Amino acid sequence: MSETTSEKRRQYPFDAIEPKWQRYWDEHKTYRTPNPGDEGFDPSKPKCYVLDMFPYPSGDGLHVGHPEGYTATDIFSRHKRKNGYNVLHPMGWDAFGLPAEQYAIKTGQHPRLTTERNIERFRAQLKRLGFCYDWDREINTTDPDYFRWTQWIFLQLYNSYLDENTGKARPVSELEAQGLSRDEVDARRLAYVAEVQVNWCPGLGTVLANEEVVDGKSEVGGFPVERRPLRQWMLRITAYAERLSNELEGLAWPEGIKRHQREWIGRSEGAEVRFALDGSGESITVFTTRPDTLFGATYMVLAPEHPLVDRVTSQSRKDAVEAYRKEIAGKSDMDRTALAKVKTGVDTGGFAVNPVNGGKIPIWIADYVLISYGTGAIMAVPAHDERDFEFATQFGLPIQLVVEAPPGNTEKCFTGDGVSINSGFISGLPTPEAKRRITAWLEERGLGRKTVNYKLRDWLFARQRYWGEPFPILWRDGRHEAVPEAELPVMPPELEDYLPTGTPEPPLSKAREWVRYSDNAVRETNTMPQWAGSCWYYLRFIDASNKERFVGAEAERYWMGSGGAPGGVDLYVGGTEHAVLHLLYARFWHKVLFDLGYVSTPEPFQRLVNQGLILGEDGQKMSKSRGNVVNPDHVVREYGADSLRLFEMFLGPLEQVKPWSTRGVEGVNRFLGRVWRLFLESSDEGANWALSPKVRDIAPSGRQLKVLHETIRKVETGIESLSFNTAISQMMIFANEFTTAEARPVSALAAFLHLLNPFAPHISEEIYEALQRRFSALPAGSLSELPWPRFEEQYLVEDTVEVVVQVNGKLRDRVTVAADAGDEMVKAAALASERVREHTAGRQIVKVVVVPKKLINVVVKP
RNA sequence: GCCCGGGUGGCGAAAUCGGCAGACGCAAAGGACUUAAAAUCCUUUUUCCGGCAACGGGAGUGCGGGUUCAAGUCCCGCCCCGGGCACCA
Repeated sequence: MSETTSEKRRQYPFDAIEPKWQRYWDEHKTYRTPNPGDEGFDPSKPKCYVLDMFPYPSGDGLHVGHPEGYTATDIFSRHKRKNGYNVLHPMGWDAFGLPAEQYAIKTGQHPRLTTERNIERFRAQLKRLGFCYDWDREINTTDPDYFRWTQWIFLQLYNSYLDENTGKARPVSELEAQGLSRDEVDARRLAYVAEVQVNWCPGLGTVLANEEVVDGKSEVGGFPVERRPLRQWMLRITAYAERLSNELEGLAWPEGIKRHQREWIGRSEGAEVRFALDGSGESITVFTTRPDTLFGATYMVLAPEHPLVDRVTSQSRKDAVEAYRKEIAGKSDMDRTALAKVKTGVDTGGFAVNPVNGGKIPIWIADYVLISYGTGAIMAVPAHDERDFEFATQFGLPIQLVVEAPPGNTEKCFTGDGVSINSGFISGLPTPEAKRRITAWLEERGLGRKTVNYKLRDWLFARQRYWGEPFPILWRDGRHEAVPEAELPVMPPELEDYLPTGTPEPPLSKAREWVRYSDNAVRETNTMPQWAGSCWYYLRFIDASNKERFVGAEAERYWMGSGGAPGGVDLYVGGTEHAVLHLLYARFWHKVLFDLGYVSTPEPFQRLVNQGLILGEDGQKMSKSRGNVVNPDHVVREYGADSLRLFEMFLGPLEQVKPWSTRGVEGVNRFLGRVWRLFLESSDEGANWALSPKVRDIAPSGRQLKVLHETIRKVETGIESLSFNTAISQMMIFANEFTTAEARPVSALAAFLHLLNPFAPHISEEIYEALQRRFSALPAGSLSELPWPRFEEQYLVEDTVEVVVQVNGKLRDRVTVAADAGDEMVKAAALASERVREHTAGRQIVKVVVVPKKLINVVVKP
């Protein structure tokens, strides 16, 4: 009979001890974290807030990628807790979203049911991995007690505007007090309604994101997609562009992520320049980052949607312009910006006047100019802009050189900094100076001004979905207003079917009774996007069951307290896929709440770490279709949760991409077996275990103390820097060292269990319990709650050191010298070495480099 | 095209500040225990040359240069792999 792995003898009885300790922790609420003012709260301890990106509880259950980051934060949290911190380490569910809704459409089952079922499964799986979450703080974004506050925060945005003078959000009531009209106030709210172009897919009955549209058709199903204007809720994130960009500065985030966010926000400095329309009093304003090239503007381009297109188009060009605009209207942004595309556009027949030299230049429309950026119009300088160059070449438009490139430049179209030429009063000036000079010139004459533009767009916040937060908004006489706070949460209606309506009307509109709020008011029927719930969940964890407020003020101050740093959460771990959107949106909401005085720090997350992807055993991305998905449940069943945790950390650096290896799991499982047998023995093939007589109450040797303290140090620094793989290596060295010892000093072994505990909490608790029964001098209680051993430098100090001796950089010998020996003595010892003399014989010694306690390099003439 | 991340044994990797390259683990080979196997324990394992051997010598961190007494680590120029972005004036 062939043998399967599950029949193999277990290294140690993890299948018995893991459930035992999980039950113990649950029953004793070992990881319950009291808030200030709660019973058991110790205000003398410093705080540490350790956060995971909470998961979407999908129907597939946990993936081995989830436990990677979760184990890292778990180890970090346990270490902090053992070192005298109050640690906040919570978990919850980001549970609104499309999969549950689509399942509902197919089966008629309410999304709440599938969501609950999936959460049950996820929670059970996470508990089986022994994480030290305070489950009393569990939250769920679809819980009315949660989303009432998501809706409440939305109302704060709705009721606020950005005060230009202070750059901070203020209540719109201040504007009303200043006597601004209703329209003026509405135009300044941070949450506002606008008509925007969306991708509407009649076939699917929904609006699609740009990424979901390919070649003008829906990615799913291949139905045609139209661009159409739709009334949408928007959030004015652009008002915060400057702060979102600048305030990244003080955060301990990976540089790559910061750069990515800055690029996404895309701040660019330049000038707006007004071009008069030939033969009319009107003008077109363009944005340019290169006002110094104004003399080289040989034509102008408007976005096809630009409102002035009709005014500039000449009679003879009307048909061509109309045809082009129609063609463009049907295309998605994706198609319009498709790569390596040939540029398109048409001449409007109109002309503009270049303000610096009075030259008449033709006005074209082309889709390479976007209506949503800058002013939707550009001055084209084909000599110094690649896009303009390409367009001009294609349509035979003139190219006028106005910047001289530095010598040696061979580019056909030079876009860098140089010296202005053929440019009147700025000729001869280097680019930066030319920019300043011409901008000042334009400003003096009222023809332009210095401006800053951002790539960042306002956030389209409405979705035509069922399974999302309803807006706390009413419509009365064509005007929106807030649902009274006392009526929150606004619950979604019960529906018979969740099918799209076939029109841009959201599914909520089918609930007639629900929509009708009163005789003259109806409810908003859009719902919020999935991002909404995750924008503030880290705040709710602080005070998850507060009925009065989204988070209690005192608890918020304590857990988000940062000792002067901008961010409150001490460690935030998650995947790079959220590098931009989630982190940007959360920062935006946080800043608004900060401005309004609801939170105490300007930034949410101080230290951010991205865990790397775990690939399949074949080095490919894990996917069902490749059949290389590793199920964590199987690993736990075969090797235990401690082995899974330890292996995921031993695999390699947390932030690196790395492949799974089943053999590797066996390796760490064997290590845990070795640790087990360091303490326990079995006379009956592992059916029963008893503490080994080799474990004794004796003093450790100097060598053992050295290994122990080396291990304490490496594990400590490894945890702080999240280099768990090297910490584990060092623990393996410890185990190897003590396995060979006939008598094993209990003090050193007990200290080791403390070090292992954050990594492998179950086995370490179990062994410690057995140890404590025999050696009653050891403190009683759960290892998780006992203090971390103290590292003592003195045990690492040795009387003698081995010094490497090189001749011309090549290793030739080693000499052992007293640790406090002077350079001259060490040098003498090295030169006295026979092996060294063989290599220096008959050659002149040029110099001798001495690196104290490490190395000597004897340099000789060849 | 642009921007990140990465290239070190058969494999995953390690190497504070430039100072013994390959710790630790996997795999492989040999041995002990066993009737046998599994499990466990011990030994070897970058590569080439010489030697029965202990050992000795040379090369070696993607490639080519450079700085330095000394380079995986710093500088310049390339190559390859993985990920992301998409005409933002």
